[in-house]
Amino acid sequence: MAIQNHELKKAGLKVTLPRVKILQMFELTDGGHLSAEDIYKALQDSGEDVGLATVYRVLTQFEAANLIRKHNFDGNHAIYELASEEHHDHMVNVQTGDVIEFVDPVIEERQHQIAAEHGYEIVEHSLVLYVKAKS
Amino acid sequence: MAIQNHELKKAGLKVTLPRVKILQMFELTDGGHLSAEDIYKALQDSGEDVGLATVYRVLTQFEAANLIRKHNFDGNHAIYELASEEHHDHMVNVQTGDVIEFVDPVIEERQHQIAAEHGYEIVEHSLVLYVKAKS
DNA sequence: TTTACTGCAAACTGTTTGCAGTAAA
DNA sequence: TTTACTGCAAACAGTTTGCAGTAAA
Repeated sequence: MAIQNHELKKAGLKVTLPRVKILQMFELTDGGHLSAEDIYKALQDSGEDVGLATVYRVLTQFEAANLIRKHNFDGNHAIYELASEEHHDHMVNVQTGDVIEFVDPVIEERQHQIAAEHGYEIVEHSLVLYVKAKS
Repeated sequence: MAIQNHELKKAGLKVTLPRVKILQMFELTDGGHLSAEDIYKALQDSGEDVGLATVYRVLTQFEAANLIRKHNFDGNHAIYELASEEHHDHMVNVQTGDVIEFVDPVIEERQHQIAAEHGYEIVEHSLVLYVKAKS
């Protein structure tokens, strides 16, 4: 039994084909930034008969279980990625759609300072750089 | 004739009631961060008979004319604000929905450096801190 | 055998579009 | 008078939900 199955059980989820396949997909996909449609189509292509509604349900459950995280890089559709322990931000190549991850301690630090200066504490944050190849 | 009318004409847009009212609304609303629904409802409340589709069309045109900017703070609905000359980022109070603007030169600087380090240049960026009152 | 999970189709939300009528220039 | 603009209703994309059947435990 693979590692993923433990994760599913730990989250109180039955080990079913759609869940295992979707979890694998995040691990095997280069970059690991996928939309519900991406996953649905890939499952279809590999001959699995999984409904789009199930994909959405599984993604929602995975997110609730902190297995994955959800991002809204544009207003149209959500992108999911495996929840890594360490936080990171994203760069989206607007020409190719590629997503690059990065972390910058200086920025992280400043963010907390700024929130504090206004009397707040950060619950969460989202930093996305939309970039293109240098011209 | 008010200032706004010049702005509309400059953008090649006829000076119509919906457009004037909506532009005013951004200027008069405290904070000036509004969704299409916000605007639609406020117009209704003030007795103006403007359709929701028109609100969306006007917002799209205003954005194209660089009069306003569009943000996706959550995945559900877009928020618009008057386009100020100087760029700024946003803090969203998750408890109240309030939007606070801020600028930080250190963060701005680091962002460009990071993009450059990866061989990119920044087209645009989005930084949102989701905050709550300090506990 | 029990209960969670699934696929399907229908519902929903935010947004866009076609069209015939209306108003700005 | 010409042409852009508007309201309405219908269409759309992404996502969610009710339900009867299916499979994991």
